[in-house]
Amino acid sequence: MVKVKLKRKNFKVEKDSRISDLITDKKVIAALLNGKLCDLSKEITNDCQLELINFSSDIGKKIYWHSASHIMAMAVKSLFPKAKYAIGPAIEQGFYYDFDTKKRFSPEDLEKIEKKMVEIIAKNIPFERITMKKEAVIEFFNRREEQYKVELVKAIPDPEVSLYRNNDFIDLCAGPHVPSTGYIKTFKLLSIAGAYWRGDIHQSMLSRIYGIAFPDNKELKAYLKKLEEAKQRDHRRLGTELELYSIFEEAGSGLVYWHPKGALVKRLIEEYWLQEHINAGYLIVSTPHIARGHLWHQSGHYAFYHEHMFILPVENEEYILKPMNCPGHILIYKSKVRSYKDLPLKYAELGQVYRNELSGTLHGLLRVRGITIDDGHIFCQPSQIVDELCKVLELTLKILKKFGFDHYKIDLSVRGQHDKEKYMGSDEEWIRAEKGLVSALDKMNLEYARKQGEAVFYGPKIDIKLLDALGREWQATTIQFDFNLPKRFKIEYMDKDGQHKEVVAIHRAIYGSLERFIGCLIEHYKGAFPLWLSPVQVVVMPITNKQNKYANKVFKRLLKQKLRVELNDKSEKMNYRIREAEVQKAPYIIIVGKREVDNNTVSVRKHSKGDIGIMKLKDFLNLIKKDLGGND
RNA sequence: GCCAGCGUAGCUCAGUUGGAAGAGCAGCGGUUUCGUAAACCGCAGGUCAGCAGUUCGAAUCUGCUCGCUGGCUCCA
Repeated sequence: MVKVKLKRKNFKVEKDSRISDLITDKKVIAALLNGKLCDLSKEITNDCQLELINFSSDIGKKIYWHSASHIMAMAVKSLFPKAKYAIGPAIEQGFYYDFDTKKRFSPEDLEKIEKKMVEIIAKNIPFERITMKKEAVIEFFNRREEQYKVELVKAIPDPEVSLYRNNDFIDLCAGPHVPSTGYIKTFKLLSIAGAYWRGDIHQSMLSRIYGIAFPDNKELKAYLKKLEEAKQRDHRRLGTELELYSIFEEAGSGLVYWHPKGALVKRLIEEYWLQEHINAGYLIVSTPHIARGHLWHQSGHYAFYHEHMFILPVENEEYILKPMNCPGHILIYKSKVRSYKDLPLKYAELGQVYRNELSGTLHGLLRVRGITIDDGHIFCQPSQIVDELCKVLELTLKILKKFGFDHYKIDLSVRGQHDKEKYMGSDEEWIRAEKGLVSALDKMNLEYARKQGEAVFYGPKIDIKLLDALGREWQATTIQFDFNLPKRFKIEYMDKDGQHKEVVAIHRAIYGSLERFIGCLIEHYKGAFPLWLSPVQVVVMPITNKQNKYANKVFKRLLKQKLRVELNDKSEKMNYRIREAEVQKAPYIIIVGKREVDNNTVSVRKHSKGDIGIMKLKDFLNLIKKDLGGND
C-alpha cells in the first residue's frame, strides 16, 4: 500500500494502482503527481501528493485542446493518408495542427474532418502513452515518411521520447492527454490558414487548421457568440457606420481618409497629446514628409529597410518619403553645438510617415501605410537615462488611463545571447540601457515580459501592446534606445570638461500610430466615445415642429458653451430621431416638447442609460461639465 | 510577400443546375406633428471589383490583375 495525499485528505491505495482508479469525477482529465503533469492512466508507485486537473484551469484547457488537436490529426490522417503532419499545439484560445498536403484544404474538407472527428470521439479511443528510445522513434517516423516528425525528434535532447497512440494513430507528444477521445464533448473547426514550417519564410508552407473545443455545448455556443459580438465592435465596421474614415481601393490600400467625424476625433487626440507633451517639457518640432536619399543612407535605414520605403526619383537623385522622424529631429539637434546644460533635450512631433508594409499585413486602421506617429526623441546624458525613462512611462500611463485603457501587455525586448554580432553598440551600452529600462519599469511597478532576442538591431526597448476586440495584441507605445544614430550622425554635446561627448538617444512614441491607436480606441469604446472625444456631444430635438423655435434656442445656447451640438428637427417621429442619435452613439440627447417649453426645461437622455429626467438647461450644463472633467 | 477564402446598390445581404439583377435600411419627393431605439405612400439607385477567355447566352465557369478577410512572416 502507498499513501496518497489529495485535497488535504490522506488515504491509502494499492501500490501500482492507476490515478483513474481513485476518481469518479468524469470532469477530471489529468493530474499533477508530486507537482508533475501526468495522464490519469499513470500508476502510483510511491507515497505521493496528487492534484486533479479539469477544463476550468488554464492548464486543463491546454490539455483538453491539445487532445482535440490530436483527434483532428487522426481525422485528417484517415481522410488524407498522404498528408504529413507537422505540429499541433494548444494555443491561447483553442488549438491548431499543421499539415503538409498536396492539395490544400477547402472549407468542405473542414466539414468532412469534423464528421470524422465526431466518429473518432464516439469510438472513445484511449490515449496511450508510450516511451521509446530516441533512435527508435526517428526510425519509426522515417519508415512512415513523416519528415517533419523526424526533424522534431532529432531536436529533442533527451535519450527517451514519449509518443501518444490512439489505435494506429501515433504522434510525437510530451502529453499529457485526456484519457480517451470521448472526453472531447463538443468542438468546432474555425479556419484554414497557411503557415511556414517552423515559422520560417524560407521553409515550406503548410496548411493549418484552427479549432476550439469545450466540455459543454453551452460554452461552445457562448464562445461563438462572443466572436460574433466582437465583429459588431470591429473598428472597420464601426468606422463606416459612424462615418469616421474610409480606405479607398482606388486611392491605395493602407491610406486612411478621415471623414469629418473621424478627423475631429483624431484632432482632439492630437490636441490632448500636444498639451501633455508641452507640459512634460517636450519642444514641438515639425519636419518635412520627404528628404534626400542621402539622409537615409547616412542613417542606415536605406540599407536595412529600403524595400519598405517609398522612393521617388527627383532630377538626378532619389528622394524618400520619410518612414520615420528621427533623422529630421537629429538634424535640428545638430543645427548648433549643444551644451550639457541643454540636456535632456526633448523633441516631439506628430509626424506623418509612410512605410510600404506588405500587402498581406494591412488591417483596417491597425496596420496602415500612411502612419501618424507621435514621435519623440530624447537626447540626454547617461546619468539622465533612468529619470527620463520614468518620465516617459509616467506620461504613457497617464495618457493610456485618459483613454480608459487598463488592459495592456508590456514587453522588454533585449538582444539575443548568442548572436551579439547582429546588434549595434557595445556591451557596456546594452547593459546600461537594459538596466535603465528595468529600473524604470520596477520604479513604476509595472509587470513585463522579458523577450530575449526581440530587440531591434540598434538597441533594447519597451513595448506596450493594446488589445483589439478579438484579443489580438497591437503594439502602441514603444521606448527604444538607439546606439546607431548617435554614431552615424555624430550627435554630441559639450560636457562640463570641455569635451565633445556622444549623447544617449531614446526614441519614444506613446500612441505609436495614431491610426492604430484610434482603431483600438474605437473597439475599446465600442464606438461610444466618452464625451470629450465624441464628434457630436449633444443632439437637440423638438418633439413636434411647434417646439422648433425653443429647440433652436437651446441649440444655440449649447453652441455658445463650445459644445459640439446637432439640431435634429427633421419631420420624422421622435422615436425615429432618437434611434438615429443612439445609433450614432451621441452621448446626450435633449428632447423638448410642450412640457419643456412651458416650464423652460429640457428632457435629457443619456447614451446607453436612457431617459435621465427633466431639468433646467443650467443643470444640464453642470452635468456636462462634470462629465467632461471626470476623466483626468 | 506567402496560404486559403471572399468581392452583387451608400450600408447589410438574397440571387438554385449558366437562361430578363433582387430585398431591407440609408437617400430623394410627398403625406404625417408624434413624449424616449425604426410612421405611411411613391421615386430613384448596379459596367455584379477590373480585364480577357469559354459559351447561342456569364453575377454564376476559366485565367490574370486589383482589393478585402482569416492566418503565416514582418512591423525600423
